[in-house]
Amino acid sequence: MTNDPNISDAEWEVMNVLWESSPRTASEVADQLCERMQWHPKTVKTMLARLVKKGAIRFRAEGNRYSYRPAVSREKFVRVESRSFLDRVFGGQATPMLVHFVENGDLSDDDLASLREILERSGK
Amino acid sequence: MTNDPNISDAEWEVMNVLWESSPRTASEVADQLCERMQWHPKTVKTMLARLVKKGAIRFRAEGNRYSYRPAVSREKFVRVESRSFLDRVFGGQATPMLVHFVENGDLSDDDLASLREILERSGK
DNA sequence: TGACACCGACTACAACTGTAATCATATTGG
DNA sequence: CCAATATGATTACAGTTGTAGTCGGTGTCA
Repeated sequence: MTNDPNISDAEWEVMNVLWESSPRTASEVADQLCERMQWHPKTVKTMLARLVKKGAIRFRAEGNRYSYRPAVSREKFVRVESRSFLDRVFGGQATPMLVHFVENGDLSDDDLASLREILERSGK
Repeated sequence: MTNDPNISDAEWEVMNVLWESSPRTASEVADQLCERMQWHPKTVKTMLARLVKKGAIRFRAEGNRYSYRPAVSREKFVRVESRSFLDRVFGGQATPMLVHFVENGDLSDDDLASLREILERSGK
């Protein structure tokens, strides 16, 4: 039903917490994010409310408070975001993007090694 | 001097036109974008004005109209955007990101081939 | 039992975005 | 020369985002 909702940078952080482990209450999520980012607990509440409205997460009343969980898979969001990044920044062309990442020192030696391995396997 | 300005998705499209070839007058840019996207010429003007204010492009009066050119290199923007994408979507980890692209059919056979080649070279 | 801490609901508010419209002026085809 | 047109400048306006604050109810520790 839900056509993939658009979520903002800050909202991604919240989703990441919930994808990591859920369900979680608002304050559990807030604890994580007040530490990782320097967010005010109220800010986290706002994010949760907005994500609910967007249909990206769901909640259930658990006693007198709510527990939240993702309503959409991380994979789906990742796919959409990756596509849009590739299109916007590299005109949809994967090779230049790969060159960029490889040449920009974003890849450690380990990264390079595992990447070779993946290519072997997926190769032919 | 200029701390890298933040530009929005739509503004990227404008920058792409100017990085492709510049200087260009407002209407030249508009022509491109009215075609590629379905933008109103006025919308393009607004974008140009905003990008000037942000310091991402510069203009010079050419007779009675302006000609625009980038003020910041594409490479710089690409680096910033790529970093932020990697952090936000893949927690800063390049390998999972590449795995995603490899496994998601975003890479053509040619892309895969050049990726192997890039890895050859960069490896040792 | 009373002050306080917490919860979820609702409100605030400025900056940024997408998407133009209006205005004053300069240029131009007729 | 003058009306139509194109230009840059300014303004509009709603939706999104980041970043909270307020309000009314409830559970809690002293």
